Amino acid sequence: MPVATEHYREQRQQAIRCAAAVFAEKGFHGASTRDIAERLGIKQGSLYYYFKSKEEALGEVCLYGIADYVERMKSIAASDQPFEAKLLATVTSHLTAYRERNEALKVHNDERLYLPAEKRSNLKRLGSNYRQMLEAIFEEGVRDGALRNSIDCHFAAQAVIGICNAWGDLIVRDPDIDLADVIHKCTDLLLNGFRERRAAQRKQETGKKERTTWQNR
Amino acid sequence: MPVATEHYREQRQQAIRCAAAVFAEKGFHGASTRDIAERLGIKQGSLYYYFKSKEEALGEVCLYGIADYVERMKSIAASDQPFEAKLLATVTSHLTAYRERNEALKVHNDERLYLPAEKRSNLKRLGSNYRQMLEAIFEEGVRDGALRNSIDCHFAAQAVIGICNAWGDLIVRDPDIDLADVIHKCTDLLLNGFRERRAAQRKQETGKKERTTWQNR
DNA sequence: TCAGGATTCTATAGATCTATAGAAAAAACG
DNA sequence: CGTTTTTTCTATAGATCTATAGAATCCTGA
Repeated sequence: MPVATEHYREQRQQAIRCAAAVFAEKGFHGASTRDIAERLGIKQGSLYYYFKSKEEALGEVCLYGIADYVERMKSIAASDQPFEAKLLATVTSHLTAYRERNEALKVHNDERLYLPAEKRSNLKRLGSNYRQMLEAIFEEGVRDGALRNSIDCHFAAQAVIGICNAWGDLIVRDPDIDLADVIHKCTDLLLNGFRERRAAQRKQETGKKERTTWQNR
Repeated sequence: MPVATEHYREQRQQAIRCAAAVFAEKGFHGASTRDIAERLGIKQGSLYYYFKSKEEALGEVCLYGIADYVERMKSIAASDQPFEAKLLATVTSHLTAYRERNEALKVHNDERLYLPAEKRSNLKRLGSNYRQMLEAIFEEGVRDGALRNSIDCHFAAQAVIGICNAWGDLIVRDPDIDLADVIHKCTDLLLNGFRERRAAQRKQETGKKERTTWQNR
């Protein structure tokens, strides 16, 4: 029987990280409890000292993956930065998380649907919070005139998450990718894609070459 | 022993579609050959009349998922439409494919890494082709002045694929989403995010309200 | 109708894998 | 050092699951 001591919690945390790595590599069903135990340096049966089931391990990994995610988003949303800074902060936070706790985040995204309904809906709630806060940031951006008021904030929030997850996946797989560069380019794309054009125009230095290929259609 | 008759190929194709549906729902390792057979209306053992292994079934599903993908992209790239039309066509093709053969495409994206190295690299080659063609379209867009020449075409191509896949996933899960709407908004985002701003400006009707919140930073 | 080929079935070998129970070892503590 | 508590181990029950072999059924064309 496990006991809730300090040392126990630390060991368990270690086990969660191992499970994250294994689930990320092989998927939930493809990974065996033996795989996890081996990586942790114990025998298969001993793993059940820390988790009462493989499924519980998955739950912990998923939670660990997005644990402080929503928290960080909250503090970004609450800050009084202008829209653009908030967007940059969001993208930075999202992508940096992929570098730091890459496996757990990947597991959350790819394997959470194998959790029992209740745990899954808990995670879903967290995800929805995240998206809604992002949506609110966009709505604020529209009100402030930084963004065209024709944009669909729900779509925009999903798009941000989509791009970040897509690049996050690439970042997990290829550690040579320049994180700062990706952050910069993602933010740029999103900013240019959504912002009020006349404002954008003014900020831009003018005087580029100009062609007409696509215009006359 | 299977025989390569016309009827056989049709039946096998049907089996591939069933496998796609099951793999999409449960994942490769989470799905059993019994699941697939049941959906097809035959017994577990009979499935091996069509596939020599579960892995082969996965390979066929993945291939089916992106089969004509590259082909369609080829014809888009070869056409003499302007950049914007090509981008629209790409996004349309990509997202429409998710509606049509949703499961197989999802399986390709999520489960292909469980294939043996050789098959996996075949698929990877197809994927790279796709990305490279998209990249070339962007390069052309830069040359023609439709896009800022500061943009990173590799990044841009990945971003298109990333957004389309992210929304594709949502589309698969929620059939109520308005496909045309998503296509329109994705294209818009990408177009605005990358295009030459002075050109964009000209195309845009002017005279929107204008604020300054984010500018003075 | 019947012969032969095509398709599916039943049954099972053999290899997993999860989870549990109880013994053993290690650590903590007086 | 001896006792208690925490942690790990061994061994295994029981439930899968994949793949194969050979029998049974269905279909087609002479």
